[in-house]
Amino acid sequence: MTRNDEDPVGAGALDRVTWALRRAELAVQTLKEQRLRPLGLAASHYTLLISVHSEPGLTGAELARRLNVTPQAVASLVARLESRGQVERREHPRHRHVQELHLTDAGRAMLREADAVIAGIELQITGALGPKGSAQLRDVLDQVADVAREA
Amino acid sequence: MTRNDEDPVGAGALDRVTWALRRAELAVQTLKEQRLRPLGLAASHYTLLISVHSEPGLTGAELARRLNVTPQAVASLVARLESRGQVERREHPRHRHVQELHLTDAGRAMLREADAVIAGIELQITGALGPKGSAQLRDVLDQVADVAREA
DNA sequence: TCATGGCTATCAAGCGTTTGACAGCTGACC
DNA sequence: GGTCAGCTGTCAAACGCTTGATAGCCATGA
Repeated sequence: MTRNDEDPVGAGALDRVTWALRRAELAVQTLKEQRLRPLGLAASHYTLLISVHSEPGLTGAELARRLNVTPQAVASLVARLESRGQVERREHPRHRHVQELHLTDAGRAMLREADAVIAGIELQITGALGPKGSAQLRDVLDQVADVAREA
Repeated sequence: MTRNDEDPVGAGALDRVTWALRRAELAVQTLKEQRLRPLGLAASHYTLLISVHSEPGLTGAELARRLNVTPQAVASLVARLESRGQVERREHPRHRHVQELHLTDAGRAMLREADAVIAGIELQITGALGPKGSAQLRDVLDQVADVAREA
């Protein structure tokens, strides 16, 4: 009674790839949030820290594009992390009122801890999938992202 | 300069499976939102409609657990869809102040349209991956979700 | 030289969600 | 029969993000 074969609506909707994708991402994100909480860090904070770490000197607007959020959202996160002394805003050499983002020593230390947590989660997943399966999954996911983006 | 091989923090962080998962899910979700907008429907609305369709008589609290959100969020969505006449709240036979959720005819019609859109997106992805690759991806994603959930 | 376009950051308002707390009802255990 | 745990739904407040609009600065071209 939970399935109506005469009605094409939702036929196999729960078996769709996009549905499985949503469930997996949600579960992983929830796990990250749980494990990061003891450090006093939200997943979005970690994302910002590692983004700034991998591309120092990023501006707020550019970072917003990387993370697919609005500049205001980034500004809000930066303000919080700055008040904790984990991120600092420096003046851009050319554009005066543009601010480059950099990690402080405290920020790097925090990132080190947080990244260990995330790496642990990654290890759990890759451990279950095997190195070959993991690499394959990564490639397929990138393919999915490309298809969705240019569709 | 964007990569510091001496510092283990974030080594290959951008190549992680969980990162690729996030990117893919974000791209797909964004695409859904774009394609659903012309119908005047948000992705969360569609999710609620198809959930109620596949399991009629669901209560708000139970639906909240299915979707990994709070009961208030569900109540908010239901209130909106109810005001549009797409969902109705019936009294539970046993528990009087518990409400079962059901789709109206208008709701089913809307779902039919929306589901065609989603099915189209699914087809684009499975088309790029092939039937075998799609099924395989689905299985691996479910495996990832399981690992993350019971970790 | 000056004007225009494009980028930056920021303010204000609105929406949706979560968190915390509450009251009502049912079912099971004592 | 009475009590307590567990569920339901709802209210109030706080948080985070988006949308819309504004101001400042640099670069290109007339």
